[in-house]
Amino acid sequence: MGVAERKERHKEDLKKDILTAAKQLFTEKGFEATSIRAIAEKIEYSPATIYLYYKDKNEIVHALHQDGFNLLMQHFSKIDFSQPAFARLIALGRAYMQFAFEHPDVYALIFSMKEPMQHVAECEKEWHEGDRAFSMLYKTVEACKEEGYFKHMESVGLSFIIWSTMHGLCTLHKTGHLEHMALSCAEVTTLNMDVNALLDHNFETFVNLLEKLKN
Amino acid sequence: MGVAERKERHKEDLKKDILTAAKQLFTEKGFEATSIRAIAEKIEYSPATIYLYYKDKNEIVHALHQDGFNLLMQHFSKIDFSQPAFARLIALGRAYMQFAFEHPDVYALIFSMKEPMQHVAECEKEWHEGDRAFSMLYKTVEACKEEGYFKHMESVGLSFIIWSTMHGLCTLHKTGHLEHMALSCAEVTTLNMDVNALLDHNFETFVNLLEKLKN
DNA sequence: CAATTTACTAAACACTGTTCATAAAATTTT
DNA sequence: AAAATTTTATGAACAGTGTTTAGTAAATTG
Repeated sequence: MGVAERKERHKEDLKKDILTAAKQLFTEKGFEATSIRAIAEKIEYSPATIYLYYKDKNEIVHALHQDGFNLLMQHFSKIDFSQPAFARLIALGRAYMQFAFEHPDVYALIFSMKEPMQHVAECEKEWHEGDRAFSMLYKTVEACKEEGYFKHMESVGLSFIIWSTMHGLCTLHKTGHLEHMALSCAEVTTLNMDVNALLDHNFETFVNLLEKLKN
Repeated sequence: MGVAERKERHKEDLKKDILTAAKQLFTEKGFEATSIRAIAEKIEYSPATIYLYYKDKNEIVHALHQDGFNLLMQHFSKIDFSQPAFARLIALGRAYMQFAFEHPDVYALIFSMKEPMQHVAECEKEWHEGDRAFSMLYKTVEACKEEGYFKHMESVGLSFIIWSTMHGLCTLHKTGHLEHMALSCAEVTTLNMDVNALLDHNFETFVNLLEKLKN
């Protein structure tokens, strides 16, 4: 039946429309400030209609969570993979930071919210997107070892530490903690840097630190 | 006038009562789930009364922000400062983690929320608590240098990197990202660890990394 | 004792996520 | 083609949120 198919397609379309509207509003106004009513208004349907396509707001968040990870992987795919492993690792870090600041709400959604992760845990179904992203980091770390880096260091733990450092740096920047320190903290103001310079400086310090772990 | 003083004291008392009620509810039910109405009910006043003592919810959050930092410093003060600098740095890291998991809501309040930091920035008045905490880390890093650690590394940048790593580790744990990886990610499950073991392992890996930066 | 200031609150406003009975459209059956 | 049925969409309501305002009760002052 072609008719049933067309209807099914139409339903799928509306599901996607809700998602794109939600995504747009999330990145415009932020996650907390986006209401179901606002999403409904954007797609010109009633708020109740949203609930015919998504169980609740968390399910919408979860759908965007998936999208967000695909976007992150897309950012990673721009990296030149013919580089040596260590240069690749640094490029990965830079791409991560770039992603965090180009898509702050998407970043917050996939890395700073607990709700979508709870959804993943409850769903019990695998979460390839997240695993693939970590796997990418892990394999790069392993490859670095063949270049003489990180000898006698456990790769999973080190991968987590690198991820944590990047995540910490990005989040402390976005909450304004870095900015405060750059402006007010006596120990930091001696460097005479603005927030972005401080962020770059910190990243460079991290690169410098990792470089010392060769041989 | 003794009367005016007593009244003033009574007013200050009520301000503190609001704060302790808010603190209790925040740690019980979490920040988002705590309403002005609930705080009002706990102190047996009307919701509108709260607004006679605090401009809005953010001002309450800011007051707790200050308290939270004092609590953190209190945790730090338990550290044995007669230890060598590097051991002190590790102890500082452990105390930080302990604080993050003993007081998850306070931690989120002071390190993961942007609202109280905006308040600090708008107030223009100095924020000694935060500066002192960072200063402590910075001075310990500097002291480590005299023990042969972190040679030719810029101390402010390194301090931020260490803070970022700890912050990243704590937040990724609390969002459930660590837990997911420990359960589902092929590269991680080979370690056969539960979440807490993985967290400890990651911290140990970090300590191991820092130890390699001697001489 | 009356006037005034201070302390407090009930009620309302404009929101939020979510549910449910009802209405409208589309499809299937008669 | 008309009637019955299923699918799709919604208005209105529920219980909650932060916040403002107008008005009341209590305490202080003249």
